[in-house]
Amino acid sequence: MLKITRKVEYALIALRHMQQSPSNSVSSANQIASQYGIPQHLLAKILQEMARDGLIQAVKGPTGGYKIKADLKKISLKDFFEKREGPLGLMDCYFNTDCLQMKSCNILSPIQKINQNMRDMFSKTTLLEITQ
Amino acid sequence: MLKITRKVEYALIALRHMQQSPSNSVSSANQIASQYGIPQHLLAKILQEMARDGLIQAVKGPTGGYKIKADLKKISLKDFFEKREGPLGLMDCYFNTDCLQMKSCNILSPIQKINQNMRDMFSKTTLLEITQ
DNA sequence: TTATATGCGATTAAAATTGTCGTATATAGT
DNA sequence: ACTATATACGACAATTTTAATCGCATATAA
Repeated sequence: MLKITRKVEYALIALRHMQQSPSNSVSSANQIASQYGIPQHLLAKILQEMARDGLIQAVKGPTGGYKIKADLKKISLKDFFEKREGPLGLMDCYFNTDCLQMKSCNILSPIQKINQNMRDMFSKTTLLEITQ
Repeated sequence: MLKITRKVEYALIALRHMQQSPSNSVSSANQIASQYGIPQHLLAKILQEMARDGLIQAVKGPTGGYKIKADLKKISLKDFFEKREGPLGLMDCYFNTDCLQMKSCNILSPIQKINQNMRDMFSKTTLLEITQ
């Protein structure tokens, strides 16, 4: 409950690793995976997703790997989370309009306030703060 | 991701319902379940748990049901969540000492800060604020 | 040419969540 | 005393979500 997923956790670990590596050096998925005990194929896929998103840059071939591409201080944790795992909210009400309890649900508005607080919090934190 | 569970959602709905009912009146599990479209047996179990915790009081027999027992403004959302679903944290690191990545994990301390923010946030909100 | 990377979809496995069933006990109303 | 309706609770099953694996393709440095 109220946990981030492994995929996001792995993504953050990899990002931090790259962030702290010499600039212009690349890190391969296997390097990172074995160093932190992350399943290799899984990490590879995660890195590929981040590359597609323009967060990191891929270099193919042997001696290849990934390096940071985006400006991490311009990306909020909220945007990062939502890009990886979809909308961020305590409940699905906000995104699923087909909730059958909608009409009778009595906790919608109180939950919305908390939700907004959470979103604000994650909006204020940048990826750089996590990875540097 | 970062969602509360249905069980917690149902618990909050039921609490709010009881909170807004005339004092000294009781609400049965079936009443509440059918009003909000919650599976009856499931809600019954949740209410039983809350009764065990002293949050609400059970009245047996026909015309029986549950009513608020505890002082909801003295109970934080954090305590409520943790009582229902266990420790609240973005990752399991804090409670599981057996994380194999522990020694090499590089995001522990940045995550801890966010975690603390989340816990603070839910510590400051009382159950009363949600249910009244 | 070979070894080592990334790229990507399909599939499987595992875990967590959600919901159901059966049975027991209490008690108000008749 | 009997019945209907309520809570109490453990075991189980279904569903959903998350996590991990597999296979094959492409790129490229040595």
